[in-house]
Amino acid sequence: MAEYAKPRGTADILPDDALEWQFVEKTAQQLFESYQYREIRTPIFEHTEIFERGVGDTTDIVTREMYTFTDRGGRSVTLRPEGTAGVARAFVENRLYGGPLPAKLYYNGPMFRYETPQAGRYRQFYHYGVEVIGTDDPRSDAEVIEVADRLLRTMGIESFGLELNSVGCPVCRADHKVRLLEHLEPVRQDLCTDCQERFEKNPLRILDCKKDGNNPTVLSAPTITDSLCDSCAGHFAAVKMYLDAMAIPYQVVKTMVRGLDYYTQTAFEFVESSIGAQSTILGGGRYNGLIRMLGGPDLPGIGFAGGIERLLLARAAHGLKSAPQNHPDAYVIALGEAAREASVRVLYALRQAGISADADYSGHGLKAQLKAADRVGATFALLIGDDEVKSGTVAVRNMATKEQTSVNETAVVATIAEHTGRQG
RNA sequence: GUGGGCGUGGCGAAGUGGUUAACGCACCGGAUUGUGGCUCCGGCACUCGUGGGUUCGAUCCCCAUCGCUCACCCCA
Repeated sequence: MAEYAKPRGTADILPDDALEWQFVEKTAQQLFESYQYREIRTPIFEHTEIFERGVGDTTDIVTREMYTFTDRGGRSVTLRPEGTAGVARAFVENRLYGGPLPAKLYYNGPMFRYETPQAGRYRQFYHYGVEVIGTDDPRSDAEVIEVADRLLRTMGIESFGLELNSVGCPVCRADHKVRLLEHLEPVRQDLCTDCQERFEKNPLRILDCKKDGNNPTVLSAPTITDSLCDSCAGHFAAVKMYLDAMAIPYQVVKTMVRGLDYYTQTAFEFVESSIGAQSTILGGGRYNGLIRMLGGPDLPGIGFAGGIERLLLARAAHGLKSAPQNHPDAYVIALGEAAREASVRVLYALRQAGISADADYSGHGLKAQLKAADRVGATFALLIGDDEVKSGTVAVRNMATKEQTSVNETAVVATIAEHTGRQG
């Protein structure tokens, strides 16, 4: 039993798993850059008010899920629970609005939320995401959704569904809220305790409550989607038109609400049923008031974030694996004291030449060392014993064919390079 | 925060109220001298998560506690 264990909800990404992570991170980076997004890296912690204001101080994230602490200077800081607020802060603080707009940014990194862990949910988890700040053209909504769609497909995920909705702007949302509450007031007492609370805080959620979702009055309640102002309705129609133009399938889900206050108009989720109850593999939407709320100009924005762990779960569920680990071209085996110095020389020369090489430091017998060479998948085993030391040679053994030749030490690098074609 | 399942050697996994707790994998060593992947032989458990309790006696029974895991809520 290990005496020390990692904190709840965190994970060690071990070398075998890291191969998959590298694949996902590299693939995402290449894709984003081909769409002309540029990377931005922001701090992993921010002043707490960034999230309180940006994400919204009534949201679950802010009210019960943040890792917040007071630093030695007495400031309240918080480990970022999501990426957009920090990017927005950086956009404003560094006056990126003075540059070409829209700014197209992408990021990748750890996020933190104090939640009870379960499949696809962790306290430290990783997001990749993009933000387009400075345009509210519905073509940018469609582009962001298309990037997300392409990303998942590039990762080998094909079985997801795209759920789409518009949650309106502050104007139509306020208008809708009044009508919704009027509609629900008569049955208010009949709703579940969760929904009683949602009544004031977030009435939109009542519409897709699992318990009350079948209540006739709830079912007949006006949805935000059907209550959009002309401007928002037009925007939503245009987004759908552009998605159709790219033949991206989607399903309008009128009850879908996203959990962060900054969302306006377009909201979307990519859902993958193979990864457990937490089936949202990627989510995003438009946030037209956020930049201004954080002290910047009144610029609109849209973006998405996806969870790497959930993507990996989906890949695993579909049996997808990236390339296996690389094996050394040469594995140096020394037998006896006298051979050790020569083995160091040979290993150094190989690496100097850019050849992937490793050596056995076990001091075990030849048999065990050859076994080790086999285990790491070495192409060649280089044997150095008393005989080789005396003659200044190295026995070069092809592990696959078992052919073994004696090569002068000075010619070892050339011999290996020739056979592997990997000389640097 | 709430509920279900689980916690046996590095990993996977049996098991019983009572002398030495299966097995598989991995690992280490050996099967003629300096030669691998197969086979054979051998080796490898100071607390059966932790702390109490019941009992003549508990890894198996009870309580507590910690941890893991799945689900609710919500989200990526």
